[in-house]
Amino acid sequence: MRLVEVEAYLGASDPASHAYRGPTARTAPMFGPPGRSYVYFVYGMYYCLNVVASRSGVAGAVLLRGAEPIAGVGHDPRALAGPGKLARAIGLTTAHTNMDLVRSALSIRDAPPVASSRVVRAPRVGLSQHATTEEPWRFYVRGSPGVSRP
DNA sequence: CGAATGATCCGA
DNA sequence: CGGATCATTCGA
Repeated sequence: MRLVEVEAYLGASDPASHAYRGPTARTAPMFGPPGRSYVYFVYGMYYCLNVVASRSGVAGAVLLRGAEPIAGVGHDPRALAGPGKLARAIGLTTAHTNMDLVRSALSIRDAPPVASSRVVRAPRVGLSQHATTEEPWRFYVRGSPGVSRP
């Protein structure tokens, strides 16, 4: 798949982040070394995949919110549009949290660059209770069917 | 809009 | 312990 939508989450400085109130059993991977997975379970039925993106001891991760199928002729082009759908498509569960995403069966690699004119920066999606940081930490590819919400 | 559906976390 | 919450999705 080709990733087309992500959001950044920090730690103590980010009230919307799971890591806001410090490490717990669930959020431990967010405080671990970069390049690992942080998978969590929400709403009783969906999993979401993050890539830890800050050094050990500092919370920081990128939520993968949307992707386009690559070899997907005959596939639903929106099957990966949304964090829950994306994780489900790969068959992820919390058993896959804290895995090495640099060298493993599931890995992330560079893709051909996307023109900066097609990259949209916007406020993050789905935050309710927590006071949200006003920072637009959502990034997605304009016009891609893999984006969860335009 | 609201239900589905259960782990997680905080307060008591 | 108990209940409120939740980085979602789908269907009316």
